[in-house]
Amino acid sequence: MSLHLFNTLTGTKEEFVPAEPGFVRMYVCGPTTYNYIHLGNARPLVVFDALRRYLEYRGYEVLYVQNFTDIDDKIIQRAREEGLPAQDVAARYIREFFLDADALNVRRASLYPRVSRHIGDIIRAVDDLIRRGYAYVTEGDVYFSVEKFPPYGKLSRRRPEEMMAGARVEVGEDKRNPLDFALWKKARPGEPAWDSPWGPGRPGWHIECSTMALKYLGPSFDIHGGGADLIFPHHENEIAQAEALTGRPFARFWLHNGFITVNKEKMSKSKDNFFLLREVLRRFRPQAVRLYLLGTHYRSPLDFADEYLEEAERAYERLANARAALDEALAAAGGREGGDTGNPEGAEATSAALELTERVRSLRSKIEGALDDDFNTAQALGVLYELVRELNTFVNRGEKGPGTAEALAEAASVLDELGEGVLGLFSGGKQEEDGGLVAGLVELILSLRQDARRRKDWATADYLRDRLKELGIILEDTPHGVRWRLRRG
RNA sequence: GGCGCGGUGGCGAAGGGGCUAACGCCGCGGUCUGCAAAACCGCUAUCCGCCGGUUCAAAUCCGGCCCGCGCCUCCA
Repeated sequence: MSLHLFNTLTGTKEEFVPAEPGFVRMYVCGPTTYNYIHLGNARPLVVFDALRRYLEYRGYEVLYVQNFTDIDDKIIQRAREEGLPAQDVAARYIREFFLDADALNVRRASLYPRVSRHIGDIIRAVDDLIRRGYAYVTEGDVYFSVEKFPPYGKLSRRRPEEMMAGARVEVGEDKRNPLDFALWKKARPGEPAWDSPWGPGRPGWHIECSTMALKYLGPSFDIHGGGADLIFPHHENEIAQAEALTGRPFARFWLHNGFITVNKEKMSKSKDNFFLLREVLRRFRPQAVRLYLLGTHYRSPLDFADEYLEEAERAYERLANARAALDEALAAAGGREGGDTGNPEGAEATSAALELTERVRSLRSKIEGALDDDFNTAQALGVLYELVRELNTFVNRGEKGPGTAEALAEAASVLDELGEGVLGLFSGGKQEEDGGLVAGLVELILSLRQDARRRKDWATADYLRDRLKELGIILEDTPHGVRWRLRRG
């Protein structure tokens, strides 16, 4: 099966084939940088990061562009409150954005264009739209004229007449039509402004994405993503602007993620129900947060509650335990290359080893099948757990015969390439900041405990284990020695 | 009002005309272990919001109803 994705534009799952063979161009709307990002902002971040990773796994080269809206009414307001220049506020939250994204193991996009650095491009685009008759100037403002673009509404499936009948659209004093939207906003006193043919002002919200996407990805590119709340008006407007400019279809696939909800209600900044990502990351491991975000299909709503993250923590431990056991078994079997310890030249692999290898291969293709079906990460995770179960069974039996290392390596490659490479579940998070002091001390205590155990001094051994547990250090005695880990990141 | 999405075990969540209704968490019983933990095995929905219909066959398709949510205004 080949990759199929649900395209909001057509309302169906379609086979995904990039316009240029082997090369995918994708654009995802980034944050307006006036605050730390919240969990709702983190969903598209992780979902599209994982999709990008999967495209690369499938052998595509991906040009991934994510913008920063660093000029905006809210930034200006925030700057006023703090008595700082708007650009300083925006720059600060861009830095903070990267701290959050890195902590979540989100890979960097190829490019992060900022509105403030594309004012010239935007002015040219606006000017072009006016020349082509799609936009008009009022006193210092420029508006896009929706009625000049007949396909308007094709993405959100609504007809302009009906929207106007809704009548709740505010009629700006100088808009000709309530649905028209600003391409250029005249500056009021004290606001940051750039010179333009229409006087000092700043770009409207929607034009930046059209302009920057066209600039870096060309007139027609493969994937445009974002939250479902951007379908209207933001993405609808992007299409109108871009297609009015180029006369060519803008993005071919429109992908939209569902919302994070709290008690089933949308998490948003206007309601008081949002949780900052960094607050969540203070309490839960980044791997657990990713597991939580990818455990539900990306188009479905996803409810937030502590207990769901706690559940993800435990599920993550299952994966991490399997990964650790696998590494130990692999080391014991002579390493990934097959080693020369347990696998003499020409020896027939044991049937258990052959069976595991075969199962792992089959499960890998099941995972690929799930991801190929509209990027169903929830289903893919289900298969990953099946793989973990079979792997644990094999490792528990302490298999040692010929072919064991190869079989284990096969499993490791799936965990590496899909679990970590695509879903990003195993690495990431804060680095040890103590220079290995904790690890050193734990190892020291463990060696004392091992001495006690050799003497069958169970009281001392158990005492050490209990005290370490109180400190959040979990011990497990395994056939290969003691394994320890920290509870929670 | 217009447009749209969803209701699956104690919880989360896949599936979406015919296979035992995945998987995770929790709970219970067992195996292993010095003990513990981890892991593994077993049990936990005769049933998929309700009522009709189509069909040899429906949780999956169609209609109606009930409930929850979203977009239509800044929002990922």
